[in-house]
Amino acid sequence: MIKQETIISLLKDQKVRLTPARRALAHVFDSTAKPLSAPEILALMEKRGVMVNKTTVYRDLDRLEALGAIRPISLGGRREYYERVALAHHHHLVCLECERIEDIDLDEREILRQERSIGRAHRFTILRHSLEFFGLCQTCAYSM
Amino acid sequence: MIKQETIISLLKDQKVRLTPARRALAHVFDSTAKPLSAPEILALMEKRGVMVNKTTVYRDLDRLEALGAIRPISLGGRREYYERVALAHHHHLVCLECERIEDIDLDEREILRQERSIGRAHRFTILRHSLEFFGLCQTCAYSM
DNA sequence: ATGTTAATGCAACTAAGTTGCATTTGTCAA
DNA sequence: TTGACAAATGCAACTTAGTTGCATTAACAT
Repeated sequence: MIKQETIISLLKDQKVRLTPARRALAHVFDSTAKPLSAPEILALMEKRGVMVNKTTVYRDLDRLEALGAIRPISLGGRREYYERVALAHHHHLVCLECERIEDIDLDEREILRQERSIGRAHRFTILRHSLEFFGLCQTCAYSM
Repeated sequence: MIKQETIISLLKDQKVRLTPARRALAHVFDSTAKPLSAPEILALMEKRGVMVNKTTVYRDLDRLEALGAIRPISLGGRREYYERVALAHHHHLVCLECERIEDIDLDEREILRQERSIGRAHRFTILRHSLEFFGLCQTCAYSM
C-alpha cells in the first residue's frame, strides 16, 4: 500500500469513481488529522451545505477502508471512528468528560515485542492492537 | 476500594438493596471471568429462566460500575463489555473472525511509565487505559 | 453521445441503549 | 410484624448508530 499525499489522489490512482459524495468525504479526511465518526462526518458535511445521505457515507467509509485510505479505531462508546492511514500509527488520549481526543506518539518497541510473544503463546495471528488512554483534560479536571 | 471475594458480598457490605435482579446479575459475574455485554447477560438470564427487563440490567450494570465492582471494557464493535474488577487488570486478545476473547497477562511497567509521561506532557489526568490485541485465532487462521 | 456498471437515495429495519412514569418491593424504625 | 417510603423495577416509547433491498441516477470508457 503506497502512502498517498491525499485521499483524493489515491481515489484517482485506484480508478475509483470520483463522485461528489466521495470528494466530500475525502476532503473531510484530507483536511483534518482528528479521528472522525460517521455522525460527525454527516454533521460536518451538512454544516458545509453538502447533502449526502448517511447510507452513502457508511458505504464510502467501508470503501475507503477497503482501499487502505482510512483505518477504523475504537475509542469506547458506540461510534466507530476512522482516521487517515497516511498518518503514522499512533495512539489516543480521550477525555471522558468532553470527548476531546488528542493524538499521542509513543515508543512502541516494547508493545510490539510483547505482541509477538503473546501471538506465539496464544497461537494467534495478531493483526493489530489498540492502545488508548482515558482520563480528564485540564479544563474538565478543574471544573469538577 | 476493597476487593471483595464476590459481588454479592460487596453489595451486602455496601448496603445496596439486594433484589432478585441484582442477585442474578451479581451471580453472572461471580460465576465467569469472561467479559460480558448487556445483550449476552440478558440472554444468559433468559436461558436460566430469570426474567429481568433490559432496562434493569443496564441500570444495575451502571450501579455495579459506580460501586467499583465491575469495569467497562471496549472491545470494538458496538457493545460495551464489563468484567469483574476483582480480576487483576489485564488485557485482551480478540479474534476478528469468531469473536473469541482471551485474557492476556503482560508486563505493564513500560506502559505505566509511558502513561505517566503522557499525562504530564498533555496535562491530562489519566484514569485508565485499554490495550487490546486483534487478530485471528488458530482455528480461524487455518480456515481462511 | 451512449451503454454499462457502480454509486446513490430513500424507506424501512435492526441492535444497543436511554428515558419517563406508574407500580412494586426491600429495608428500617416503630 | 408491620407499615412507610425511598429505591428498584417493568413497560412503552424513544434515540442513536448502523444496515439492507430496491429503484433511480450518474461516472466514465468507448
